[in-house]
Amino acid sequence: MKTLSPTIGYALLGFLRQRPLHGYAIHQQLSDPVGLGQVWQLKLSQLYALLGKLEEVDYVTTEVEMQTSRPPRKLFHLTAAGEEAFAMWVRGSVTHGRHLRLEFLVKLYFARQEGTTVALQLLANQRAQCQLWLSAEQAKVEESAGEYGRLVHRFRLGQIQAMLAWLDDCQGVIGV
Amino acid sequence: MKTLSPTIGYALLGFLRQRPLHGYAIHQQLSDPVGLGQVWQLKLSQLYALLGKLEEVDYVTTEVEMQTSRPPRKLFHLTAAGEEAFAMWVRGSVTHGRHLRLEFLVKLYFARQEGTTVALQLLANQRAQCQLWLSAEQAKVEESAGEYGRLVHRFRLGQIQAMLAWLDDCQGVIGV
DNA sequence: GGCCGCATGTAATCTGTTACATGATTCT
DNA sequence: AGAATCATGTAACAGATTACATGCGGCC
Repeated sequence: MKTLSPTIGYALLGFLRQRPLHGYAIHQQLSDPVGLGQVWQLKLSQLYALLGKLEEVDYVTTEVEMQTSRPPRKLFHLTAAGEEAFAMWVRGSVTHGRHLRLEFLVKLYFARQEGTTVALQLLANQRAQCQLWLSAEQAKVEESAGEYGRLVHRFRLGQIQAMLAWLDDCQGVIGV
Repeated sequence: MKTLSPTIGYALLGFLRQRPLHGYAIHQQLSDPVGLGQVWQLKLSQLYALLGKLEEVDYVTTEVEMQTSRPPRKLFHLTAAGEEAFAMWVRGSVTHGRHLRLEFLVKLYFARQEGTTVALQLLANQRAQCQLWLSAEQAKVEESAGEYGRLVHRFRLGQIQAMLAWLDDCQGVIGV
């Protein structure tokens, strides 16, 4: 059986938690200008490609629904394996700072849907991860010789500190 | 004639400003652990590919230098067009926040080599660009309905503010 | 008649990264 | 003898994005 390393594609499973949907309908929800649309824009063609990959690894199954005077739809159902993969994905921190901009914000969107507990888990995990980055950078600042190296590390420190501040902010907004 | 939109590949032209070099030697300078090596890691094969593209658009010309008991070297010379392209690139701000991490830091490295004036030009340009992003985000925060939207925009604001603070910091370190 | 909405996809392209191929010399 | 250095590249693969292909029905 094929496998698929966790990517942002896993997010699509979140749309199928409540009820099966077809690709076009997922795209409409995705494009909501006050929801995920602000963060994640993807074309229909790209969406279909991602759904195809999720089917290959058996996280979803498909069923064709015929319609009169409309093209047939392909309904995507979440499998047990898919549910588990989603549960892992939505709680786990991202592995690199550059993934906060997109993947983490998408995680947060779905984590909030899953409830306060899950959202707080996600935030705590990511906070721990950011702390690790911070320590690693601080260690490098010490040893880094040269003015350029100091500038580089100060940049990274600033970005990570802003992330941490924001994560704390989120915990305040979401938590009790 | 082929063209090439400004990318980080332009940075390689900066190595050829003083004297012509061959690919292997460029790679050694690039890998300096207290210089660019902290920011930009690229494999030799990737470097040769980039140099090939710069040759296609006539920013560099090549000359083969034979050696006894060593493989022949391909020396890259900077052309007038290449010099101009580099001068534009090294002063110009990056067009997206995610390019600060890599491309902007590389620009800064070469801008400092070009002298204080160029470095300060680069910082000023990027600062103006960041201010635009900030204003745009602040406008969106006003109109954004929904808690999720507010969280998203606060994240982006935080990142941009950290960039601005760092740019100011750099101006202080580099400027008189 | 022409454009928009519904509904699905394939193909091409671009960028970035990794793996592989070659071959002489010098160092341990 | 084996590893590292010098020196160049091609090929393959992964990911994201864009462009293109198809076809019906309803609205203006």
